[in-house]
Amino acid sequence: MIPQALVAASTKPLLLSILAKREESYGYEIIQLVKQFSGGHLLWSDGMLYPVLHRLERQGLIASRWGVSDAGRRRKYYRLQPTGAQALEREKQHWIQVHTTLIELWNLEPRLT
Amino acid sequence: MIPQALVAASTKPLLLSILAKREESYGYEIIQLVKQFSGGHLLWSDGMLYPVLHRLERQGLIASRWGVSDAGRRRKYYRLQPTGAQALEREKQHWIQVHTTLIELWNLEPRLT
DNA sequence: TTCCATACCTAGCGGTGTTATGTATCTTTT
DNA sequence: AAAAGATACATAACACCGCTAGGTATGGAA
Repeated sequence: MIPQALVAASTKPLLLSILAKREESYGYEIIQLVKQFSGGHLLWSDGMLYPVLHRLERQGLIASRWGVSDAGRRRKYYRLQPTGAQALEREKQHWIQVHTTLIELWNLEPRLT
Repeated sequence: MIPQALVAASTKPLLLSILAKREESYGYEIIQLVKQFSGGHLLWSDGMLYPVLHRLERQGLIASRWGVSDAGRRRKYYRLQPTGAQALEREKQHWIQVHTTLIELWNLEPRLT
């Protein structure tokens, strides 16, 4: 089980990254995508994700629209906004900064950038 | 300014890593070491660090002893315990798992291990 | 008809950093 | 000698955020 603090730290960059890749997605799909991209290590709960989506939308980083699936289910599609793309770049930089520090302490090769 | 969640996620692994490297250290020095290792990106406050040290000691991951510096100041030296070394290994694995996921989403080369 | 997957939402709780404040001593500056 | 800064520890109120649990609704499969 991945520590809560690490989940918290990766939630925003992961979510923004996925929307940057997919142009548009919705809650239920995002949960599955995170599971796939993480190789099953990250299992997001919907109770965690939806408040995050609402928060990021309130902050203007993402935008939503209601839609309907082929099966007739209502879905809320989210799309990355320009502000969100900028926020993602900052998140990347911060992550790399911390990661580089850890790699140095762990004596691993910092050849990631 | 690095996001609070990222600071929270890296605090424990950073602290354990430093104690794994130095064998023994104390609060004030740890703050300086983190600043150095991070290239000035991570600036820990003492109000954040001391509760963390107490918590990790309460969990048995580190142990402390009171000592005195050459200048005559009292210091509380901390040392990594076997349990703490194990915890550090788990932290490393979890970090790598999340990092690998992000790298993949960012289309960066995952040649970090 | 029953069950599972899909699809959204909210509330209370616990963990963790931030900010502010307090105490004490040694060193440097004025 | 006094003031200021660095050293060195500690705690408390506050805010943020995921976790757990619970709620609502519908389509497809057994």
